Amino acid sequence: MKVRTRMAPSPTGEMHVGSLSISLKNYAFAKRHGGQFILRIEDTDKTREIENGVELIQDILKKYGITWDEGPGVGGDHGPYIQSQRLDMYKKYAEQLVSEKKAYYCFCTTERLEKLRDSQREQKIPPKYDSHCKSLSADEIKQRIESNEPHVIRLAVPQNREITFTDLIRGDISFNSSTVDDQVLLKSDGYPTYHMAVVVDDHLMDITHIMRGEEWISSTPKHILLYQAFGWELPQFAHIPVYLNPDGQGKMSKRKGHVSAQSFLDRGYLPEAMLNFFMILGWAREDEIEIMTLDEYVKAFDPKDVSQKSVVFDIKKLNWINGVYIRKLTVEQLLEKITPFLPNDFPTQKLSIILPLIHERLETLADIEQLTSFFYRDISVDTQLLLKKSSVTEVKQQLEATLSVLQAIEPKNWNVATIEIAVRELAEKNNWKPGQYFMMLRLAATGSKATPPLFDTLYVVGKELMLQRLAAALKLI
RNA sequence: GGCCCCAUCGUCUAUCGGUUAGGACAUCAGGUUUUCAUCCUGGUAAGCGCGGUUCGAUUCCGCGUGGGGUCACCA
Repeated sequence: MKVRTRMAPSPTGEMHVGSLSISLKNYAFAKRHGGQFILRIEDTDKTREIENGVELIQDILKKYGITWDEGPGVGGDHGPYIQSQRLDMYKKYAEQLVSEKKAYYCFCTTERLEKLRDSQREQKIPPKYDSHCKSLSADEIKQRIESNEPHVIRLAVPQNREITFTDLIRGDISFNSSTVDDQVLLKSDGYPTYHMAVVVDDHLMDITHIMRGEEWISSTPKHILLYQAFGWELPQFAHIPVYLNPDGQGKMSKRKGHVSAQSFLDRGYLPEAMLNFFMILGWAREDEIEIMTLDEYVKAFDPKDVSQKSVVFDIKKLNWINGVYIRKLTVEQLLEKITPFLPNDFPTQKLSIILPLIHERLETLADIEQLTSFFYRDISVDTQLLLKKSSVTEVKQQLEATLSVLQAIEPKNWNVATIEIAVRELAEKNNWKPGQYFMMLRLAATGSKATPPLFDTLYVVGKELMLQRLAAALKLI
């Protein structure tokens, strides 16, 4: 069978990492079976749509390296791929259901519906439409439509029917149709609802496998009822578990941190690392190897192996993966990727010397600022730490001696090897404990306890500034 | 609250009735290193509770508990 999957986001803002993760799975499954991955834009809510929403979706998918075979920007045989351009189809299908008595016109106002729901809640019964307009006479309907009274089309849901579908991840799931609302199919503004549009489009676009978030499980019976009303063949369903907040409390939400796919790129995560993280979160390969390429993933991914439980979005693991991917980069690649993260005051002429020194220390690209700031910004030295492992007299002596030894190095000989020889000789001659002396020097030179190797660090700071800092430290004690 | 889904170390997972319950991240300890990081070695740490089924249950079934999702003219 020819596999066709799709991602159907709505252009209402930046894409959530959960949506991106689901896109990846749809992409991988289609590719694995030599099928197509389709991108469709669900812009049926005019009130929530944002201006550049469609571009935002395409951009973010491209940034993460997920390509689509049909959809906006690439075309295809099943277009248009933007729902607002398919309005006449939904209308036609909705009216077809009305004529077959499987759907009906409804003139209820928002106020009446709200009142109804309120009273139902008060009585502690589940809020549900009361089918008020289901039994209107043909004459009345005709007359009210002709007088331009706002109306919607609702699905006439049959009572007490068992609806069962097989979820690729969870197996059989059943609902009783009596718990399903007479869903609105066509809104009063002529736009379809999500439920109407997905079913019509997934059918018309020959989608074979619907992989979507777990939050859609409870609307699946609505969709199945629609497929049945039309007499269409059901696609396969796979409901992917949702991501939980890092604290494990509830669906990953804006309130508890960053959720947009873009925000992770902005904070220095590599797209490849993000993708790899999505791969292994809630899914494990047979050999349990966790670092893999997109290609390897495509070869191994099967939705039926996806975890059935919602999973915590574990930032610690993400950080580790990101570090692994950064370390795999060549210095040239790193240089290119890290450029947007350089602080304004970064001495770019020193970048190629500094980069190798911090390469394996980067967890995200954005770490570069705090890992390198002492190279080019004013430092503050903690006197306590300076004197932590030795006496004032000895530290003073060490600083003075180091100062004069470094001073003596010709500017043209200022390089790592010369500095190292000079400083090591000095330490040996005076019998200073390397641990104490080198740490003291590191602190005086950078203000930091953690730096790249000492002599490289001294070299990069530069002779002039180095001498200034040692002299300043001397004054402190 | 109704309906639906789920339940192994802190986190993500392996186990498809019989295992010293394995791995990864995190964490801790040690080694390498002048610090940090990398790298290497080792440790701590788990099958929610109660009933069944079975010679035997983490594994199968039921109930309870806990977590999650969902109840719009939003997707």
